[in-house]
Amino acid sequence: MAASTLTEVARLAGVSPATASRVLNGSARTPGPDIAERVRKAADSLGYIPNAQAQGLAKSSSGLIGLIVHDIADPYFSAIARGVQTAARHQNKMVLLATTAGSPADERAAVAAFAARRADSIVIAGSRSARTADQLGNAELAAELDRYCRNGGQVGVVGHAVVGAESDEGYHVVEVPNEELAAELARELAASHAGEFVIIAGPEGLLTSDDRVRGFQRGLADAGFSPADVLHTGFDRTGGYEAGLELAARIGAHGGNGEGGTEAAAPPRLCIFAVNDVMAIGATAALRSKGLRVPRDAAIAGFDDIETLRDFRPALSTVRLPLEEIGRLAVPAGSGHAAAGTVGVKGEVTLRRSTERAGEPASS
Amino acid sequence: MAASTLTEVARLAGVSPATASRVLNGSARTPGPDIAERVRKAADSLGYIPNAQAQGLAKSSSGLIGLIVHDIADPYFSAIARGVQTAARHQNKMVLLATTAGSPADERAAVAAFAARRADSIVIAGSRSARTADQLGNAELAAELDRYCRNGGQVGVVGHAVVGAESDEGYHVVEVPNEELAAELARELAASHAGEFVIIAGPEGLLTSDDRVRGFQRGLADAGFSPADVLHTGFDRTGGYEAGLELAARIGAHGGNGEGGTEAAAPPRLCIFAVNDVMAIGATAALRSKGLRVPRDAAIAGFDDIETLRDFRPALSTVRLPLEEIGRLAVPAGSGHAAAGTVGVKGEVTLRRSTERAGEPASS
DNA sequence: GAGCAGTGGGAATGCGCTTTCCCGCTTTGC
DNA sequence: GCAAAGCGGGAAAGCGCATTCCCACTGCTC
Repeated sequence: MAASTLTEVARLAGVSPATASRVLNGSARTPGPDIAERVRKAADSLGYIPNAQAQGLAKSSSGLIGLIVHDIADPYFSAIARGVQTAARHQNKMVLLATTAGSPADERAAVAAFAARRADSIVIAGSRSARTADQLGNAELAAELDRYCRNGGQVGVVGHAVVGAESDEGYHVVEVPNEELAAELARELAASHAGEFVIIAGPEGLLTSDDRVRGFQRGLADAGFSPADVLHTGFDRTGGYEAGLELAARIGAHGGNGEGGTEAAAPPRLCIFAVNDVMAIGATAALRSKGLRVPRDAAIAGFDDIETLRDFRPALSTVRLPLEEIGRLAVPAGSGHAAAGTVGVKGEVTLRRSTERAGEPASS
Repeated sequence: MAASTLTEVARLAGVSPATASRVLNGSARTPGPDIAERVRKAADSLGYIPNAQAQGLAKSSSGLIGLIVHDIADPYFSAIARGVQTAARHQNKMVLLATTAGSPADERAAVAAFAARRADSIVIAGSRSARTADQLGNAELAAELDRYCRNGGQVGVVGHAVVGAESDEGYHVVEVPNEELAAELARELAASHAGEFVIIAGPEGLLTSDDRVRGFQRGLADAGFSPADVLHTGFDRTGGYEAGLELAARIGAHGGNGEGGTEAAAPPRLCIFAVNDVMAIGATAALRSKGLRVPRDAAIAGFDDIETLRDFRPALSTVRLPLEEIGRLAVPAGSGHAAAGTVGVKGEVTLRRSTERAGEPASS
């Protein structure tokens, strides 16, 4: 009843387990063709499936790649996950998933669990947090990761290096030029907007959010604008929605056009930068719920260029990030050299309808 | 350097490995408190992490749940994955991910890989296919699953029972009333639409798609309509887009309103049912690219109620499926009784702007 | 005070596989 | 023709842990 073992196969084939093992997986030594044939036949007559746990134990490596995300249902993460999955398949490994909602404590636990399973490498996709409340958690996470690396594990990080990692040994980071891209976005927007800018950011301390905010402000400064107001809120759709509600009130207060208004847009139109697309969509929904229109009453831009959101109307201006590629790059190279190092990816500012000048006709 | 072992901990604590094992995980026998304390202290002074592979080998169970999806980046699957992940966490297990693009051969391979890792249970989320081209693959998949079950594995399936499974032993299916819901959707739409109906379906043979098509046709019949045309295309956004293009041509041919037209909508407006939301979005984009407007020139409805798409405008009429719950329910109950059986979930027809009567004002 | 169950701990076995080591054989080199 | 090298195969030793079995010892009962 229980799955058949190598030993059974060997017995059936009339050879030793050692030989059977040698034929059933690429060993350095290849038994004679006749024997190999016999073993192979025995194996599939028995429906033999090697026990990966035992193999792992013996070889001390598991063919597993651990992936840590905040939330697998978030399109940002699921796009990255797809890339990781692709890379894993190329290394013929499987991916182990852990979701942590960004809590360092959970992430530490996930790393420990991956270590326990002897995962060959770990990919951490979620943004790190620098909040003081998370400081202890971050330190513990870093310690856990360091230990994992010292034991020969490889870790891939997307975004920034892990806060507080001791050595570079075994770390592999995919750098996302969040700050530069946000700056570029700001400059491009500044070129055609005279009005006020405002930023909808994630919680203070979330590195990805902070970087994007900083970059955007810098870009604004480059273009001769004064710093934008920053609204800190949740890093998700709900956060965007709430911030959007607040902004709607503001707009309404000094000069939004009412529902039916057909007059030309008031010149000092607000330009909103939400630090990610999902938040931008939330904000847009909030504005709409208050009768405001994008881009007529406010321009809005996001970040990430989430695929599922590309058909959204008005088409969202954003920064395209090669999410899937990021995922692919984040998984450390298979067995070879400890590919510690940093690889960068390129993004691209993508202006679309949501930030067009108010008067222009819809192009599509 | 290599991670420390139970034996080392035991030696440091001055006890036998057996004792150390007993204290470091809930065994039936609990050593004395003083000894336990000593062991525990030794364990974390060494940073001991149990080797899950070895534990698994010894106990022959792994704490792993295998999840098979077509594509983790598809919001339908990532929502389900979130549910699975939640359930896994409650059983404190980890989830192993496999993506197969719906190919039965890949799915068979994934099942084998899960079996090799001695996954405690396997969840298959992707729709099964009944295409004749897949017949052989399906049979092999079924055989692999049966073998897995016979060896004590539990499998959870969302949608329909696996095609060709021999026994019910170990199977656990979450039934999604695709057909009924599609019928209900059709009836509700029929109540307010006089025009022609057309269905954008997935590839012929894809069970989920077929069910929804069948249901929709039945609903139409119930309402006294003749069967709708069915366009078979890809089950994804691109498929929807292509079908949309074709429909745009059709509409243009007999009476769509041009871009600038302000005349009241022609009464025999087309009503499109796309078998999932992502396709519906694709189709909408295609119509739009041809200057057609929804719901003015065509009504359109989807299926699934994907969360990320809820802010889409015009708000998409669809059938809400509790995706995350489906994921949660699909994972077989932990250790207990072989919970073979079927559990159903409820969906809800959700009519929104995209199928409103053409003349009505936008409500939001 | 002898026999008993009960208790807390250790020795040893095995989970299924890989891999080193060894052994007998054939092939090569001089 | 003989030693040395090469090769194909098997025996056996782990990999790190759980667990069964066993043993020494305590605390009882009669």
